[in-house]
Amino acid sequence: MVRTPVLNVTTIRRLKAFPWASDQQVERLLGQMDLHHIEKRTVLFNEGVPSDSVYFLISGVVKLSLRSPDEERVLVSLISPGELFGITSLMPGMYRAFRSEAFSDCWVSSVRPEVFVTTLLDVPFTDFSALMEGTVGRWFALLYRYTHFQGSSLRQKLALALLELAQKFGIQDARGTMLILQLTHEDLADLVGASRQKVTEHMQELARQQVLLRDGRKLIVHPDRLREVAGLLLDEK
Amino acid sequence: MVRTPVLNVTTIRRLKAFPWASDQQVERLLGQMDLHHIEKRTVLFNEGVPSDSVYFLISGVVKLSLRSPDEERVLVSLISPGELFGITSLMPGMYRAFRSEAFSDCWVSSVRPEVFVTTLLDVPFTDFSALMEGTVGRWFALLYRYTHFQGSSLRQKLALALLELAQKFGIQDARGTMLILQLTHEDLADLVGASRQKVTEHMQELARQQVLLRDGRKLIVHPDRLREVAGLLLDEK
DNA sequence: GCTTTATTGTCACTTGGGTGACAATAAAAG
DNA sequence: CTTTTATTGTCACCCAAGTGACAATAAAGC
Repeated sequence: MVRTPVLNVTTIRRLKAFPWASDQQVERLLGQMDLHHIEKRTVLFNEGVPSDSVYFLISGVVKLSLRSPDEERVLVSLISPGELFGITSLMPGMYRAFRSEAFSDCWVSSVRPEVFVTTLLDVPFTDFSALMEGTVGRWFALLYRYTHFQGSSLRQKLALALLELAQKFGIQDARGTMLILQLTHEDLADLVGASRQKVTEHMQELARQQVLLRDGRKLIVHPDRLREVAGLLLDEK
Repeated sequence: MVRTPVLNVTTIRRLKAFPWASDQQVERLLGQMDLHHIEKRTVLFNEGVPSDSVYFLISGVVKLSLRSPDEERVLVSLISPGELFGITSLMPGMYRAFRSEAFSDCWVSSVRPEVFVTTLLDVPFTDFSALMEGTVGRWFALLYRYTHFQGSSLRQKLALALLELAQKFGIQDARGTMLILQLTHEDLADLVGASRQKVTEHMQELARQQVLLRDGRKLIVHPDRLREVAGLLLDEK
């Protein structure tokens, strides 16, 4: 039999969670949080689903993972008791980037992000959320790229990196998306962590396959085809 | 000769920055922001220095980078006009994780993080800052690990991953830091993106070199030696 | 225009790490 | 105390990518 843990201010303090919050704030937050027991291997949420709750781990270990292009699982992180997770829900309109599942039997609590923010910060959720997107949203995009680099070939890493560049520096062109940037193969190599020579080889291969083309020193890419090369599903990103 | 750009609400709107903020807020923020012209290759800040300003890129391209264990430079990201960067300053007591330098000639503006937050959100900076640390701080730690994976050998990646685990799941033990976690070599392999077999080989090597030892199925690690193996300077993290 | 310097292209050679296969242990389950 | 199943250890072989070396172009300076 499993004993339900007590979720009170003392528990929160012992877990060293929200050290900055006052007892009253924690008390109010707890009143709005629910409590679930989840057994080892149970999936809490999957990547791709709308992000609508913040989770708090009380005991056990939660695993965040991702599936790589070749259907392998990338273990992104292990969450320890006292940690918040599922915080993409703090940004507007986000989807889960990782799958979360119980790595051991866990006690988990969840809250709606609006409740979480307004209780702890006394600011409208939409304002907070917009600011988060404008600031740490970039970190998240970076984390997305780096986690997807795991288990990818150089070809796929290049495609992922070029996709990110196209989003940031791309302007529409009759022939595709032109990057308004003077990038050398060496820059690209530093970006994907490869040697300059191999980048040259792969870029040529990609050009031959019409995924991209060069106009002087400017690149014109085809995002749809890049996404295909990167091994992303069409609904991602 | 360089013409100084006009920094007004119209400019901000054209750059699609802070779309959620009101004209008055943007106006107030602009009153507190300064403006610098920086020439290509100039370093704005280096990794390791205290993080005390938020930067806003008006024109040009800024490069964020990192030095890998073998003295190579990892290109982490290229910043486009309209983006904020240097946002570790939004969390308390942080140091710069990346070096930022002008990839082309740039116009950059900077603000103190307190001014930035209180102008746009009307909340005490310390509260906001603490909440950021408690939520997205984890993302940042992940990004730190993944960017440092670039250009590292499997051995170094393992050391980095074990260091992170020791911080989260470690308890002090007479023989070192014990991880209160049942991790198989396969889990570690998924975490660092390697094969199970090679992880076994490297773990044995690390054990032989007294960097870690096994007590049944629990690991006891030596953080200082791990840091050495990972190729981190002693002052980092 | 010419000269210098940066970038790209190509290739032979080496290497770290992936893969498959299987033995040796150690935990769990009965 | 067995049997079953999970985990660890070891090896031979293969391949993608790193490395060094140099030629072919293309930009940038003058």
